[in-house]
Amino acid sequence: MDALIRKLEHFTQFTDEERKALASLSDLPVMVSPRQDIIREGDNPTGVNLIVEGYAIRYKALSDGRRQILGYFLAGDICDLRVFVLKRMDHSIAALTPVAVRVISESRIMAITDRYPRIMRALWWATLVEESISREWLLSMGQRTAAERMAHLFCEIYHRARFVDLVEGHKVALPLRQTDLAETTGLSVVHVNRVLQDLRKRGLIAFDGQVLTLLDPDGLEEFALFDPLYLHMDEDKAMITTTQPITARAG
Amino acid sequence: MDALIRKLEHFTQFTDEERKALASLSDLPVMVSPRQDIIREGDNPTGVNLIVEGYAIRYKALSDGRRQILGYFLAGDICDLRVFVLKRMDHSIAALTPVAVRVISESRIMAITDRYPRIMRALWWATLVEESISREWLLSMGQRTAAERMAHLFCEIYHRARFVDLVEGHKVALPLRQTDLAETTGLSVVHVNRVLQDLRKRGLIAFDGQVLTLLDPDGLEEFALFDPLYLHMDEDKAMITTTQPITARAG
DNA sequence: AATATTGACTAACAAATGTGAAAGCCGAGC
DNA sequence: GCTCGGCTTTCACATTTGTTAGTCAATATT
Repeated sequence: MDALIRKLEHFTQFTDEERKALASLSDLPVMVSPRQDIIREGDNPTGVNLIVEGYAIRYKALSDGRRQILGYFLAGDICDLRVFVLKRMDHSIAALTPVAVRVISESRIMAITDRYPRIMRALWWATLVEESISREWLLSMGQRTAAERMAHLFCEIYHRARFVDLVEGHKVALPLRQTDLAETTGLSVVHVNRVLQDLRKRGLIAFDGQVLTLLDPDGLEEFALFDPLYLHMDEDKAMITTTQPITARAG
Repeated sequence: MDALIRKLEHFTQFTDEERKALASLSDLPVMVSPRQDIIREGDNPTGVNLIVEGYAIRYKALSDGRRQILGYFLAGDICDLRVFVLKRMDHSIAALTPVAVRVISESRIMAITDRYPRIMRALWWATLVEESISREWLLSMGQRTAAERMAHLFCEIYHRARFVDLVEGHKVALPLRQTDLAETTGLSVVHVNRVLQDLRKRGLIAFDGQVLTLLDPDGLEEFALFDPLYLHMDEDKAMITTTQPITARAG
């Protein structure tokens, strides 16, 4: 739960009461083993899942089996508030690594967001950031080269992990295989391997299948044409704490 | 406004009063010429735009100019309800063809959705469908071949146009250039040209830059691995009108 | 200890896609 | 009817990426 609060506080400041309400949102965490589905396409889930630990993915498959990863969930991410409107899941969610999730019922969410509008807004914000990320991915897939795309993915994971205190000394735990990276970037495994070697040769990263190290964060971001704006962090807070009137922002 | 109501009624049935409320949402339409931005990245818009006629696009660019189209707006589509939470646009919206838009202020939207929850839900639904579409695009970009991707795009536009009565005899007005298709599919113009010829040779489509004709809709959908489920049409209504109890849907 | 299994990495070749430039087409305006 | 400019189409070639198949090291299984 900590991670959720930490993440949302990049958007807004909570009162102690709100923090307590967030902390009481769900029951005990459930463990999910790697590669296991959490929600499957076609399901009609009755609650949302909060990732407490590990990496989960959103993915979608073609009828002939080709599979595309659509996004990553880290600790503190919530899957699918949207579930309350759409009837059927149009994609699946699965654990990538061992994952701990907490299930939160629809009624629980409703009760708390009704009572604390700020929490409601913060959850909305989180959902919209996720959308923004998927737009950036679309840009990546269409316009970035394979290496830029991979680099960009690493930048994103690194930044998002940092927001929930999962980074230490430019290192993030990232226990995944090259086939996962292939399904993420739309490349073949062989090419993923080539691209990784390229990034290593350039001195930008180290990655051994367990830990990702950004050897040269600035260089990597430049190479990836990474602009963190799309993560919408500290945006609202920045607005509130600014001492400039609106006119100062015109331009 | 008609188109909006027609679209939303694929999700739910409105009362006459609700229909009137929707019809009174906005002021007179404004014309935007082709290729002109409607909202630019970095802006903080104060209302939403309803497309009344023509095609608009959502797009995003890299700092070096490479540009990716992220989605299409047809008549009846609303750009960016999310604007109420996020401060800054992380992408742009532009007219692709001559476009008529109606601007709806935040307060107007709020007033009506507060009063008519069903309208609120319907607008939410439209937003979520848009999201679902961008997930499908991600799948397309990552896993479908160039030709499949193009075919899938045509299927999507065709279906969406049909929902707002823009299709006649397997034909849709689609006045766009091959460079537009290139920016949509992440291909070069030359390759777009090759792919179009391929689809024509297969007898699936005719396209002259003004009108798209599906010569063999079923064949095209099969070729594109198109599954309309992701458009979430008639989903809610289907649920309501079904005479079967929930248990009948299990398994 | 012997034997699978899994995942990373290589290699050689094939297919898909991009590039730059030229040629053709066609409607708008003269 | 001519001309210009914007698109489309073609061409020849370069580059990127995929495929198939193998090796190797580490790890799990028997």
